[in-house]
Amino acid sequence: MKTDDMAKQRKPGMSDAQITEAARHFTILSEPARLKILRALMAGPQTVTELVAVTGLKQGNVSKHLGVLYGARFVNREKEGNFARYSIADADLFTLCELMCTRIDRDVKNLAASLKARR
Amino acid sequence: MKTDDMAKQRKPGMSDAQITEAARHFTILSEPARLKILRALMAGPQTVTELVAVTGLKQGNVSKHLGVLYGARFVNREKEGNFARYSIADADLFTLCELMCTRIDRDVKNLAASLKARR
DNA sequence: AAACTATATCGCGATTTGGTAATATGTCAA
DNA sequence: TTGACATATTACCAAATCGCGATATAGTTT
Repeated sequence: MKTDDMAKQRKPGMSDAQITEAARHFTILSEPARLKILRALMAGPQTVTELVAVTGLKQGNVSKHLGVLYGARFVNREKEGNFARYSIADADLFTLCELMCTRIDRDVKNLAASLKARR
Repeated sequence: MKTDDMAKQRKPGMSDAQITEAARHFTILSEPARLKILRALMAGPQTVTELVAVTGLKQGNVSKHLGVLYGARFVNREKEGNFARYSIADADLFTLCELMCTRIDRDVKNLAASLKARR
């Protein structure tokens, strides 16, 4: 098959399987509680107890959320004696969150501007 | 206040309000059906009927999802007579999805590699 | 006006998931 | 071993939401 033929019938960038996986991962970032945990971890590695103190969430809750985050490799787990120290797994998380936040900020500004122009 | 003092007690990058909003927006990207619609739109603007044909979803369903996407300004709406033509609102969507997909691919490779090394 | 088409919305059943309390597992220290 | 502590797991309830069918709204055509 020639390259321009490929360009014409070029398949969508994501397969159905990739879409399913992407959706699953976005789901994990769709919980305020988990984002709060991630925000705390962005200041550096933390134990569960520390995260409970910082976030105000209950222990079982934090543990469950960390399990979810760990299952998707968003965080690393490091057992130290009696404790478990969690940390952000990769820098993509920062990028994802920053991108989403700047998007939101931009929309807010656009909305405010259009409201102002409408009078 | 000096800059290094600011570094020490530097506040988390996202406020609670920003976290809530970010979570809400991630939620919108957490549905396979919505991602399928977005994937279709990445090939160019489409009417609801066209999206129904491409995605295989029911009309009411597509309309509802488009409403959600439009509410978060992920897509634009353009009424043309009897039709409504939707389009991707900004390029950040591509970046977000690509970033997530490359993250997933990388994890899969890492997992495969560690499995291989473990025998 | 009536019929047709495209899109949006409503109500419902079913599934999923977060928070909580209680409990289990595992580790260290005396 | 026993007790104390950190973490993980379980069972349960409540809230959110997806898909579906039916219907409502709005624009176009005859």
